[in-house]
Amino acid sequence: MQTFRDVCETHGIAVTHQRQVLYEVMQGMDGHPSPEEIYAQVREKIPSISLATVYKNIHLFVESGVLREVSLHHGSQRVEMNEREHHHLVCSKCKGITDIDAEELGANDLLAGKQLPGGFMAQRYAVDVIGICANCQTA
Amino acid sequence: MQTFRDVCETHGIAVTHQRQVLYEVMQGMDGHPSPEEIYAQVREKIPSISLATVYKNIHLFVESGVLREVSLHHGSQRVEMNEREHHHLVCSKCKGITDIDAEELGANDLLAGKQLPGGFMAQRYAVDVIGICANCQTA
DNA sequence: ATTTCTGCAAAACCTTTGCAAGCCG
DNA sequence: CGGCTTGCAAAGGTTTTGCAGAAAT
Repeated sequence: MQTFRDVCETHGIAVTHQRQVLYEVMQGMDGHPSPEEIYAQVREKIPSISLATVYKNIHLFVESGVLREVSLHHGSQRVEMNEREHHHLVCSKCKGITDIDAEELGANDLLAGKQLPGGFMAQRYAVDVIGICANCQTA
Repeated sequence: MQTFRDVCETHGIAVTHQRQVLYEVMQGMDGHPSPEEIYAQVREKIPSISLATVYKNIHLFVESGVLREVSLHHGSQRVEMNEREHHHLVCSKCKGITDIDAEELGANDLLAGKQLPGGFMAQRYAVDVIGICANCQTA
């Protein structure tokens, strides 16, 4: 059983009341909440908390590894015309995206004859390989 | 060799000058451009085009299948605390996200001993299975 | 005591919308 | 012609920033 103080110590961040409540609220929400949804929950325990504080701490939690972002591309829309079956190498530093052929990645037939839970009807799948690109490794 | 008129006919959309130039510009940009980047390029050929037109046509192209979005989650940020190794089922209609254990999906060891192009240093990978959730199938 | 954090308000994005004029079929 | 599309301007939603006071180590 790990307390919030332990979590903060492990990740090298300071303990504040707001952070503790944020952390507890997020643990109680399963799924993939947005900052606004988290804000709404936290407000019930700290009515005076500000949305900016929620954003700042989500950032901090993500940077220090307490939380993970569902997608690294929630900034602005990106589109592509590449017709080949392919996946993406995504740099977690610069957010750059490079294509990699499905065959080269060896990610084939992930869905072949598979029954997915909840009656989900799969159409395709997309693999993001997340890491550090050559450029950012040098820097 | 498929002309732009063919593309429009195939996808059931009307031909306009703006759309044609948009299409050609996007074909000439490889990678994963944002609406602003596309706008900047198109402006060189149609200086009077408006950013709203670019957005409206990107939407239309995505809906009709001319283009594909790199991520279905460019709306607002989503975070998660799920510690288990897992991937996501993403509904292309309602954008809902459901977790699926990596083991259940059978997407294991995708990176085992693999050399990725361009010296990319992989840390982890995330699979999005894209399709229609049970709810949206009914509706 | 010093550094970091919070709350507020304003600003900065990114994207959508309503509308009048113009174009497509 | 009738309906869809464009460009403009304004609005909407999300996220970031600067700063003064408060809290943490």
